[in-house]
Amino acid sequence: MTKNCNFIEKLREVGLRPTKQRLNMCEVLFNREKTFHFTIRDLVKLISEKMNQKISLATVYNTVHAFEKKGYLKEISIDSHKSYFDTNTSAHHHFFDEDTNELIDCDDSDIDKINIRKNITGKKINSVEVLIKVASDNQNQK
Amino acid sequence: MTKNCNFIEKLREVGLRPTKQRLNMCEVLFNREKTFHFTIRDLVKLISEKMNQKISLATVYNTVHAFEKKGYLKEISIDSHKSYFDTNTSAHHHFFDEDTNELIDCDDSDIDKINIRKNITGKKINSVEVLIKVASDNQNQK
DNA sequence: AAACTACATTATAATAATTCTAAACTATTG
DNA sequence: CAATAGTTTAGAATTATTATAATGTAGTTT
Repeated sequence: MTKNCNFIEKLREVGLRPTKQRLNMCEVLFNREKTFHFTIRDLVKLISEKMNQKISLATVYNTVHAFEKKGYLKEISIDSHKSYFDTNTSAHHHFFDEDTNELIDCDDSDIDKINIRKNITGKKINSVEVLIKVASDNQNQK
Repeated sequence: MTKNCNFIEKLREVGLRPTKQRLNMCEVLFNREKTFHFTIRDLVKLISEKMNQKISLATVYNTVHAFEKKGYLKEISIDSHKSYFDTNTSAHHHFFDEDTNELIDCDDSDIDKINIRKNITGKKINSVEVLIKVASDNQNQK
């Protein structure tokens, strides 16, 4: 149960009460060796089918957005039909495999640091994200 | 009417019949000095309110997607709620102004060429896109 | 230039993704 | 252990997008 205690603390830090549903979400999201990329559907499916726990769509949306706002999740938008969340909230870039619809983190060593030479007057840069779409060599993607 | 003739030819090249609705769309999209960033809603609004021409949502969706498939428009996805199209279909990057919801093209000179050191085995790179989110210096964005 | 055919447009319905609502429930505080 | 403030939920509402099928139109044939 030490694991659970971590999640309880994590939720408190974020200002959320540790409810059963939120603890189940934490279990799926943060109890991993690697970071995790998922859609809202993926998450609901994992909790209801793999964990056999009931959770409503509304709770998943609410809690994911709460985590996002507090910086515990990051949204990665591929196109208007594909939106993912990432448990890796550090500044980093992505490969997107169009064959498998899989999102893959770039290591810092995979890509040179992005150097932006222009400034928009009066504006500061909030984020710089690179998305590299890849697909199988022998088939032509859209 | 020479302008119109260009659009007729352009549509033919793309394999689309030059109908009144499509010519109106071309007028809004391609009769510009600079490239243009827009949402589906923007486009409908411009045609119906500014041009005072009737067009159905379905036609706009169909034709925008036809242009996109043929490479005359490019989709730029900001987040799950904001999807733009760009009449500049060359490989280039973007600034997104979170204050004004405005998408701004990067010139090649604004940003160093992206150098990717890693290859995903058996995959080829289809696109590399950088999105730089900016916002006013003195207010804290979400 | 009438008639034919294949493609387009449209209003509307269908689907999908997300947000809202209000009633029932639960964690925390005193 | 009662009060209360926050949470969950089913279902309704909203929004974005796609499908449908009837009507309309461009391009071709005669």
